[in-house]
Amino acid sequence: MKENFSRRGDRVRPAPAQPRPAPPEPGALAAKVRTMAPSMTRSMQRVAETVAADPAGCAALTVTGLAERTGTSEATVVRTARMLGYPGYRDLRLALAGLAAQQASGAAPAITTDISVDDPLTDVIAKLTQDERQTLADTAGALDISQVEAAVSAMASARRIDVYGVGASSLVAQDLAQKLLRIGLVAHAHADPHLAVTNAVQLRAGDVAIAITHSGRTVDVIEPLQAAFDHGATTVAVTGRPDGEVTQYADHVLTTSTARESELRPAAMSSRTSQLLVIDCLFIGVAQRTYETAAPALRTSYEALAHRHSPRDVR
Amino acid sequence: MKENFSRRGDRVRPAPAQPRPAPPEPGALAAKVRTMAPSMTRSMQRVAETVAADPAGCAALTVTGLAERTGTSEATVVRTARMLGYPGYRDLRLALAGLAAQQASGAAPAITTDISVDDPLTDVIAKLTQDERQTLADTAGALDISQVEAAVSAMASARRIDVYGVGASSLVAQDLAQKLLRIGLVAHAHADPHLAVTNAVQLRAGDVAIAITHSGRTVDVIEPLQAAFDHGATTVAVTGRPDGEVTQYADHVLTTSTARESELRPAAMSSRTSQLLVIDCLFIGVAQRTYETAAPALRTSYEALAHRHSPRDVR
DNA sequence: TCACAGGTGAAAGGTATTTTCGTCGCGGGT
DNA sequence: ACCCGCGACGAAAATACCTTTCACCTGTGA
Repeated sequence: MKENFSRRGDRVRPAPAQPRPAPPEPGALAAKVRTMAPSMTRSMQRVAETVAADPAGCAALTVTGLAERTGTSEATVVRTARMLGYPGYRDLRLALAGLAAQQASGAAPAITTDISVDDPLTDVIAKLTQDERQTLADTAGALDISQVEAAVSAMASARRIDVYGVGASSLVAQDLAQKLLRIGLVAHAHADPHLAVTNAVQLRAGDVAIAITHSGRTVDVIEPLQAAFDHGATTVAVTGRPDGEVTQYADHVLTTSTARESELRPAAMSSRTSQLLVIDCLFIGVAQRTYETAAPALRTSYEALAHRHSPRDVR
Repeated sequence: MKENFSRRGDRVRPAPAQPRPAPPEPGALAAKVRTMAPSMTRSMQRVAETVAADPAGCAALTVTGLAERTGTSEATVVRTARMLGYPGYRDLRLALAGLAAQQASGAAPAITTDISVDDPLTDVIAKLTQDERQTLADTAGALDISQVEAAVSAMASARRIDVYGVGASSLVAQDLAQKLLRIGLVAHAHADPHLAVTNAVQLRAGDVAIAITHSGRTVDVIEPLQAAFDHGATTVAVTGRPDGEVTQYADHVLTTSTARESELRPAAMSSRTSQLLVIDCLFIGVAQRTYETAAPALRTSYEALAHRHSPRDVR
């Protein structure tokens, strides 16, 4: 299926790129709901929320029952189940039963209230920690291993890797580029959209472009990715919206998790945690596959930094 | 049939005494099978045993499927489900799914080893996630609230905040500065040690300088902090070594946690996670204390970014 | 205001589950 | 040995449940 007639910029992402979009596991359901909710219609959101709020109760209901309880129709319930990655309601129900059993036995119901203005610092720390830990678990649970695998393979053998990210994501992009540089790969992070595009058009088949955007519709990041895509590079999207515009130009999509946010807890926080986990996975994967060169490179760069530390207390 | 002549000892237990004969719990299924097995017919025993041996597998089967797998009929399967205390097969199946999820999650905690070169990607993700979660818990547990409190107070009323970090820590420094800017504070991140020092000497009492260094002995970060300290600014150190040199010039010390590291997992990874949690706590704390100005500022900056996203799908 | 796109639910269409009912095998009595 | 009755068992009918289709309706942009 590789039709590398790179003559025109009209390369299109192959439609059946998601034969098995999501292996539906029970644990990460709440996360999935949060990830997909924005791209759902109102009725479907109602269903999804009901289901996430009371898995045990909903597992006991039939399609009709759940439709009634949410004030919607059976069709909508089935549609929601599909959106969450299950073949139909029956399977969602099974997963729900699993989830219910898990949280029944797994003690901690993990109820996190939102952070409010007058929370004492102790609570802030506790809630923040709890949330970030949850985000990590969710992200790991929702990660599509085959996509990671594919991205890692492409990166490991890439001539050059470009990473795009603006705003908070730019820090993540830089982090990834820094790490890749340290194991001897050619990687650049671009935060300036103009420079990003001008660099992107230099890419060709065998190169890799990675876009990092939580919303999935940050134009400053989509444009360079599209340019890279059109020029035949392998493209990867790290995004919280697997249905976002950015994925149109991505050969591989890595979904980051979305945590509930509030006024005091801006989007940047949990999405950043999620993104960092994903890029760390990419990094380790690449390091494994290029171990021959990566290991000595890591050692060298470590030693190069040693003299920048004050000499004493070298334990 | 003789009805209610209760005078003799032949009183009969009222028939509807067991409207709910058995509350079907998921966990005790195996036990229930053993209890009931003797009073079952051969075919039913086959079904019960199959079910107890492989809950996960059976949960995926329909009545017909399970009947086939056990070499029996659908009716027998349903009868078995009844015998085990469920209203029908559907409910048994639900319980099975729950049981499967339970024992799946119970079997999980087998990840303590280090990441090695030949770990499959699945393990890498699991280990990485586990480690980062542990790091978060450790950091939160080790954080000295009074120090956080003090740092937050100083920051909230600061005329200006400078943040120093080089290498991986520079990204953390930038993250903090970015966030503080978004709530209307005057904050700068310095990665260039020369510029950092030249800026540090401009600070005075009422200003805040924050140094971020995992090792606690990164000279490029210590020098500007010392300069700020000498000029009367309030200084904060975010470090993994509370006994490190950097703390000599720090009014407040926030300790980050250190996870075990290995060749494939460079220091930057878990220390970064830890540092980010700490600065997030600082940020939220400051945002709370400056809520009057922070809230509208956050809203404004959010709106300012809206047009940088592609317009569609604004739900 | 109109045309249109897309969400939504009623009802038709299938599939899975439950019930019914007749057969068959087994043990005990004649 | 044969017959009788009891209960296990499964095929198929009956039902409940799930899925799909399609027309309506609502909100949106010209």
